[in-house]
Amino acid sequence: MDQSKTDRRVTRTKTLLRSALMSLMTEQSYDTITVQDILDRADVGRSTFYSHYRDKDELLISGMDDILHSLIHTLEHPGHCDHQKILSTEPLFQHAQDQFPLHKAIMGGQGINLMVRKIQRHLGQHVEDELKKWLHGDQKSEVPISLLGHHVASVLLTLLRWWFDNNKPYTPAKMDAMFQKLVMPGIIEAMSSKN
Amino acid sequence: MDQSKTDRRVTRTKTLLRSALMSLMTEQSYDTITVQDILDRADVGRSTFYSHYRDKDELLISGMDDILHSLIHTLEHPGHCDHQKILSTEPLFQHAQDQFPLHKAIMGGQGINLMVRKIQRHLGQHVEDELKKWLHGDQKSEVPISLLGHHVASVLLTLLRWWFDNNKPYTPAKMDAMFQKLVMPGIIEAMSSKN
DNA sequence: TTCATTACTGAACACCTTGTTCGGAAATAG
DNA sequence: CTATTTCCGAACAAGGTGTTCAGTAATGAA
Repeated sequence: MDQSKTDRRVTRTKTLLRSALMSLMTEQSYDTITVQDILDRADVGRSTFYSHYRDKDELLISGMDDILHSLIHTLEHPGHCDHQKILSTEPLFQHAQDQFPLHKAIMGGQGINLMVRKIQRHLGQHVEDELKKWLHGDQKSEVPISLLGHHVASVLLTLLRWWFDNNKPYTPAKMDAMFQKLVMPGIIEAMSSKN
Repeated sequence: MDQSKTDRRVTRTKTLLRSALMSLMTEQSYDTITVQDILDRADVGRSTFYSHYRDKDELLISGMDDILHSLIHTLEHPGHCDHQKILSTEPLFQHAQDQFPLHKAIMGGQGINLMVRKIQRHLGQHVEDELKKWLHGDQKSEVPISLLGHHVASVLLTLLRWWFDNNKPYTPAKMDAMFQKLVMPGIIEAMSSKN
């Protein structure tokens, strides 16, 4: 059996809760949202909530994992592969544009620290892996690779945040161009200095 | 009269509260500190607290302004002026090392969003002003200057955070060198492209 | 010293949020 | 038809916030 009716009922309840949170997040800052707010909008009982999630953060994380995965997927499978780039960020900006309110809730303004850090970790790890491929054999970078990963991820998120907070004044393509201009020369400099 | 005894009494109370908060912050995350914790450590009455500050955040900000100012001062008056740099960050890393527990409480780990953003704004503005001096007359940068300010400030704070979270594996001088390597090539590239 | 003023105290309070418990209702399984 | 599972929602304890107010202590001014 694929899924029993009971299972589907649980799934539906969880979905209701997740959607309620997402919808609330596009209206107000995450910290100000109370469990009762979520319950009211989802029309779900209090004890039901706590039987599924330990607290608000766990609900957030469970809901965000979808977005995070599709985001990571976007990064790891860019349409065209340009070997001059560690990261093709255009799809990411595009993705962010398509789901503007939610992305802005996570990244812009106050943002959600929990999520930003999680995304930053994933992103940083991904970049780190990419960079290791660039290092041929015994070549050594002067700046530790793990720091480079952090750095690149941080720059990208800074650009994203700035983009949101200034109401997307440039196209995704243009933002990607800026990103490459800002980050690539530094990376090359940092990696090629000590060989 | 410089300051009446009454004034000094008020100042002393405020100082007690600020010190209590600072001391608590080196022990636990800011969010988990309650007003009562501060009151107990400062040995100050509840109503006294609320007659001076609206809430915990206001106390934090009032206390942090000192640190922020000394930080800004460190940046704006570096020992030796190197015109190849927008920012001499070595003194800043030094400053952070001297007051490790407090800086780590603000920047490392969970950090304090409120403070990080405030520092980032100041820093960004400062860099922006510096960069404007670099632009001769009608020269135009392809990447907006305000974004460059954000970017540089963000990179610096990322390095700081990484430094803290990894238990200061390098000297301040070495950290400054990395910062310059990572950020300067990108800045030059971004500013010289369209003239 | 005396008296008014100003600052501090701390208990009591109303209010809100969190997370738990539990008896009963509703849906599903077999 | 009856177990089983899920959901409901009221009630609860615990803990935090910010206010109020009568009383105490320190200061200022005569």
